[in-house]
Amino acid sequence: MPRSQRRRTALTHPEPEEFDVLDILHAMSDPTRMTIVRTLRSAPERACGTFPVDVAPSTLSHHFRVLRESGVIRQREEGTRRWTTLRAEDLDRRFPGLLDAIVTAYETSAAGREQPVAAGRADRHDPRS
Amino acid sequence: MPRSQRRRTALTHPEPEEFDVLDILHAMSDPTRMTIVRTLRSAPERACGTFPVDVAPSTLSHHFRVLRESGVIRQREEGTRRWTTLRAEDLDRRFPGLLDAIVTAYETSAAGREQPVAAGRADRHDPRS
DNA sequence: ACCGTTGTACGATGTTTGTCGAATGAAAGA
DNA sequence: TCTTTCATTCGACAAACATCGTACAACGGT
Repeated sequence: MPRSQRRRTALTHPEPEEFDVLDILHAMSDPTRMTIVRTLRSAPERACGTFPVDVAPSTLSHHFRVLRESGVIRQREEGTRRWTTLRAEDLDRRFPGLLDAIVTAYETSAAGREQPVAAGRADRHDPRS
Repeated sequence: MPRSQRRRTALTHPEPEEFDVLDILHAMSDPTRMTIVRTLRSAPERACGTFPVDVAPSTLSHHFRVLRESGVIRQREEGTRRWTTLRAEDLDRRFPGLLDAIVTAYETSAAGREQPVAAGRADRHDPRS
């Protein structure tokens, strides 16, 4: 039996029709979560531990859940890793231009300039190297 | 001495350069505040008591403060009234397309359809009539 | 001078949120 | 099999938040 069926709580992903704009705005109004989103824009898929954020693993898990349950990200399991992607197409189909307007706005602001998010492959990334 | 100079706390309005996207997203992620913003889009200027929201006056004051201090609205005093406007131009100059993308997204969602915001003049509006 | 209108400030309250540490579960490798 | 790695859930905690009632301040009219 694959791991995805054995998890105590299955990964819940809302359908695009269920997206709530207020939930999405709330999800993206946190600096850590905004960093996650920006990182995913320049990396197709990443494992949880490879994000350039400075919080405890359990905190990161919490932020992923907020993003996932609002529809911003999708997570898929493979072995011990959990791969995360941005649901850019789903978001854009439901709310055209929203994601782009928000991230662009953030990156043109002062806060966005302070911490440029590095692009590049993340599938074999080791944060301790 | 006019009232605006006698208030214990003066009305603080951040400059467009000081706008913080995360603050704006947080400000607009609340249903009551979203209603305020949507109402202001279809009414040039409104007094505080004329908004179609169902909260206590003190709660409304709180929401106005959140919106004002994040740069979303501007408030000006005149007699006993406090006139509120949307800072659409300032917002659009600083973060092009952001306000429109957010409000449009909200109004195309289910939550937006449930409570259409009425347009019309508000300068002489009497909620008890 | 007095009152009604308008909206705020303050204090209290219950909820949500962000944070962490510890324990847990599952898979991969030794 | 044992250990390491990856990421989660749980419980706890302080801070922030939405809400309200009450008291208050300022203006405008009577």
